[in-house]
Amino acid sequence: MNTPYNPAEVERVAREHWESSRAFEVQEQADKTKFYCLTMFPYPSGKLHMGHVRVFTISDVIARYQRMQGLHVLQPMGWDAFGMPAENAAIKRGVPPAAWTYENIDYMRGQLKRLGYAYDWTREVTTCRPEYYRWEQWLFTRLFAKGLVYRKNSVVNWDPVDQTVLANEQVIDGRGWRSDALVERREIPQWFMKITAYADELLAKLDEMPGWPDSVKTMQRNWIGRSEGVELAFDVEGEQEPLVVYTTRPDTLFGVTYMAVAAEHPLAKKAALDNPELAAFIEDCKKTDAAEATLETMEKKGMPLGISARHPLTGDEVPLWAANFVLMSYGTGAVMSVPGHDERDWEFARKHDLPITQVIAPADGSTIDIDEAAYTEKGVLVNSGDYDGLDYDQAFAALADHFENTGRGTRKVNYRLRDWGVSRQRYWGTPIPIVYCDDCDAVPVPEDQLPVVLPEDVEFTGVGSPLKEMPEFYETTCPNCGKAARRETDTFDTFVESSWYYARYACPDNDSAMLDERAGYWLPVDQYTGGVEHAILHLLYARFFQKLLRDEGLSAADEPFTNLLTQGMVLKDGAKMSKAKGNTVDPQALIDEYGADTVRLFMMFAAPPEQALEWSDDGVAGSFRFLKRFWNAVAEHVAAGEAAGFDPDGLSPAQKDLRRKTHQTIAKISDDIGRRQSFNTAIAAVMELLNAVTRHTDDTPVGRAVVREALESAVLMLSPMAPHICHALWQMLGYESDLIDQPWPQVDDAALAVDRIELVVQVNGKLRGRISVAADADRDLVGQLALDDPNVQRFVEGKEVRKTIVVPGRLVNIVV
RNA sequence: GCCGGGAUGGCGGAACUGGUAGACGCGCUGGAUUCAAAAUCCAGUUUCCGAGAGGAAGUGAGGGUUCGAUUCCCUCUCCCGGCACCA
Repeated sequence: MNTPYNPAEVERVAREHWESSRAFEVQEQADKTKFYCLTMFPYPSGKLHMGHVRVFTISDVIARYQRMQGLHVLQPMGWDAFGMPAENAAIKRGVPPAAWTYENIDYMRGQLKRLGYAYDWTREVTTCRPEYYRWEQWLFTRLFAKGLVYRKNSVVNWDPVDQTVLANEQVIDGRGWRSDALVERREIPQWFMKITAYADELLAKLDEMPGWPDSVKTMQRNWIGRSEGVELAFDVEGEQEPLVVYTTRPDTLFGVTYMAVAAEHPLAKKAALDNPELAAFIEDCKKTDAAEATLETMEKKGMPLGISARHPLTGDEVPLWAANFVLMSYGTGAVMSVPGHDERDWEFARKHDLPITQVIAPADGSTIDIDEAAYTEKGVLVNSGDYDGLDYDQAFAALADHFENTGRGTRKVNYRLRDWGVSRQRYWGTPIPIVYCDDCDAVPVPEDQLPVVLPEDVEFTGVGSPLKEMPEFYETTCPNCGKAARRETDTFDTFVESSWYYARYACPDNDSAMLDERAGYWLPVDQYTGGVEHAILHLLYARFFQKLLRDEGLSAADEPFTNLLTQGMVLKDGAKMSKAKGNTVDPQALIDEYGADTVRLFMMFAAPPEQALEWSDDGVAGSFRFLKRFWNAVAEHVAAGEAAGFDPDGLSPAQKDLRRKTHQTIAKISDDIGRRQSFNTAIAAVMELLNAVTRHTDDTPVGRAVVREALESAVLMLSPMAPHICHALWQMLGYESDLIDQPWPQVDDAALAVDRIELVVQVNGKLRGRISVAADADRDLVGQLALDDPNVQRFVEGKEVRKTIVVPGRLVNIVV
């Protein structure tokens, strides 16, 4: 009897072998081609969930595959350790955030090791450690010196009952999640990073990134939102300063029938002084959260200010309105409204009985009814004085020239992208290295006083940040003048840590520099894998940081991630697995029951990586069944004794068939993993090969040699997905060499050759028969053979053949 | 609301460049094995008509291009992700 497949034992042996041989620790070797394989590092929330297992397995498959291709592979792992859940746990259970976080890290690290991921653990990075975050504090002070960071007022969600700032996530239907109070918008001073200074490069480089999915590049392009327009000034009655607006449609200028300003706009505030109704409206506008989705979907409300602006061309009076959909923090806080040619303006004008005038007509001369709907296409100007008859481009040029010549406006490139607000009014984050001095204002903490260490032993009440209650933290002296001063108590957005960790893996132990020459060897990351939900924010911030690091002379790379794979979510019963929905499946229970290989295999088999994956307990059992069959097939083959060698030309037809299947499978899987990253079909191909082996009942020495070739190939090609069992099977096959360093199997083109092929015959595009022809048969012969097929005859008989289409190697279509 | 993506048997999915729709797996049905069950193995499995040969329909809905469309174009429905303080 063969030894039955015992995953726990098989996996323990493989794991201990990799650990004792330090199989995945790598150093820089200039003579080797490096491959840096990285996955988005996890937040240590407690234990691994299925989404983690999925993304880490995808990355591990790629890493192990590339190693078998002969590349020098680095795959590190670390912890995105700052964040709100640690504070929530502290409030709920009274555990300090630091202790909770470190405990989670220890547990999850054990789980990752149990799953057999090929990580170089000597490079582990933990973002809540001072030796990590000191370098982002240092970079921030460098950026301060360069003028790339600044402070300005910015809107937050304010909970008036808990007297605290809320994250968007903590606002449920406009109310604070704990207090249930109506949330208000409130402006407070915050630190910003000038990502807009890099907007052009962030946009342009997308065209040079073939390794990124088009969908992600499109989202980033739209997010950056470069537009060319005109900024122009409207005089306002009784005001010194004109009202400045930006528009991408100066061609519609003659259609401006009103203007809208933000509720917080100075003109609105001024008008509200003697208008209680307006004052109440402005107050009401503040009672909403700061999320853009809320703003865009809420009911559009407005109120007249009772004052007018003067149209810069017609001289007409244009009424000013305050509107809840215009935000002070976007652009100039004011917009010109053209209801005839903008949908939102059209609906607003309808609601408030404002005039709607047509100033653009369709270029093709067709007529439109502006009372039915706004016409938003570009067309030809009408009702526009001297500009009538011009098209969009002509009108844009003529009007822009006019305003620039008269000093009333200017051409301007605008970005939808806004500077990155990095201040958070929270405790569990990197302290912002700034000291406020009455005389010297905001002063960055000098390099020799870094890091500003976050105290880890704290009382946590949940209202506000504990740092604000800790004089021993915030009381300090001014680095400039030495006077008593106050330390910043806000911390960084946790996206700051995750914007550069990929670089720090190159040199996590360097305590005298942020990065060193080792980063020059490893960067950029060759393959980055993570959730598609990070398509914009994290990936854009990381791209921004790479440019900051480059311009600081710390790294030569322009872009951080050469190839990007965005993997889909893990669903159960059609919904994302989450504690709130109660539909989670604990990976640990499955690892205990079936082993890591089965869990890894199912994850890769159940769906292509970029698609959502529907969880299935039965599917996992199926993957386990396959591994057992695989194990038994190899064990039986080995138990039958030594296999002979074989002469490829002297094989029987059945032996040739199996050998062809083996090499077709090698070709397919190499392409599936190497080019397409289609792991599910790669596994399906191994299954097909094993099915072919099972059907192959040729017990001769040569027959068993052909089987051996198939099984060895299968072991090698399945090893990235199920590395433990393949490690054991490789030894079972008699090898002492280490499977992880075996070269990937090569296709023997001679084994692929066929003499006859089967073609499909269609009549008028419908399948009517099949013919077998010589592989090199010419078109005329193929067409004739197709017509000879009896079933084809039935459909062609008595009709005129108009055309015969022969697709070589595939089909014949006879058109009658 | 805006941006991006998706929809294929009972289920997960395959069909890569416009060329056999349903590979592979799950589930189910029948059979072998077993005292029995589990496990394992074998066969079948889109739907409808037909004894069969074979035929008809069929990839979210509707239209279009094409000899031929799951694939390309247009319109629409529903679902998912993101929308700047969840990570």
